[in-house]
Amino acid sequence: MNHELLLGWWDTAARDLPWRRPSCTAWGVLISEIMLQQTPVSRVEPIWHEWLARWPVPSAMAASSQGEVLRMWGKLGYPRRAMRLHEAATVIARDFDDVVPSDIETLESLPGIGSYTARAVATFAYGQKCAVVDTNVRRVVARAVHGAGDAGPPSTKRDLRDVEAILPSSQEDAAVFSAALMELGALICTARNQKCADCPLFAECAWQLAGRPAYAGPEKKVQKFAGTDRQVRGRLLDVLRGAPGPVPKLQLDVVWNDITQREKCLVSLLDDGLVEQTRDGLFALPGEH
DNA sequence: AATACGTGGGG
DNA sequence: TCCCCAAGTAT
Repeated sequence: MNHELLLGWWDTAARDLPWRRPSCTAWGVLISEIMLQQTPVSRVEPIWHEWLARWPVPSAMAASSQGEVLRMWGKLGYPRRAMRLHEAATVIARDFDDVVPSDIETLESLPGIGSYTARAVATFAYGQKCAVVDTNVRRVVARAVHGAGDAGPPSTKRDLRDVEAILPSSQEDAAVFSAALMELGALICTARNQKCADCPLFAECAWQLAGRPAYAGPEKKVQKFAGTDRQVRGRLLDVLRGAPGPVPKLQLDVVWNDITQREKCLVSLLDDGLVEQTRDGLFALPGEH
């Protein structure tokens, strides 16, 4: 891997995203990483600004209710992420003196923070030298290094080894390199319609050299959405987000016809702590009654 | 290892 | 319209 080519490309092509600015705190980086899980940059950016203005430090968020956080999360999707971040903020405020931890192990012990996010925070917020493996990186490595059309199923250990093998030796370059690898996957080496003509690695890309063979791995399953519990849960929660306070059950019942599924989803939301029931039988976002 | 978990934009 | 996909995590 020619690091210079990638780093040079980063200098001219990287997007100016707010969580990449030197002034951005580790807390800001953490929020961005959670929001960006399975969610496009374009939808995250405006919400991220609102969050940083409202909750500049973890303790500020910890002082807000979960319902408040869910409202601010809006329609970013997977609202359990917001709940877990609120939980993480509470732990950080209480146990870590309001400072986002910098070591991977501690980060991974926090709710909602897994291998990727822990490494991303350690790298992008604290400049540590460690491999950061997300879907973009896996795809770039699959092509540029292995000459495959796309990444196969994730294999935590192997994926980590693959990236560690191409990480620059200097700590100074490692963080930028990881960011650049991700950026390349997001802008150039995309899942569909790759822009190989603009790729800084074109000349050394194993996939190009192999004649761009088609993906040969196991078929990828695309998740259905229409008709699933996810859709029903989303609609139920949307009612509560749109209401100023607790709502009667009837207001939830109208969002889905299948009674059995609707009830099941409401129960699961209650189980997940995303919804609460008031003493008088109304339904509300957690902490908002 | 496979599956559940939201939402919306682009081809 | 429908299908794919977008900086994953928890179980």
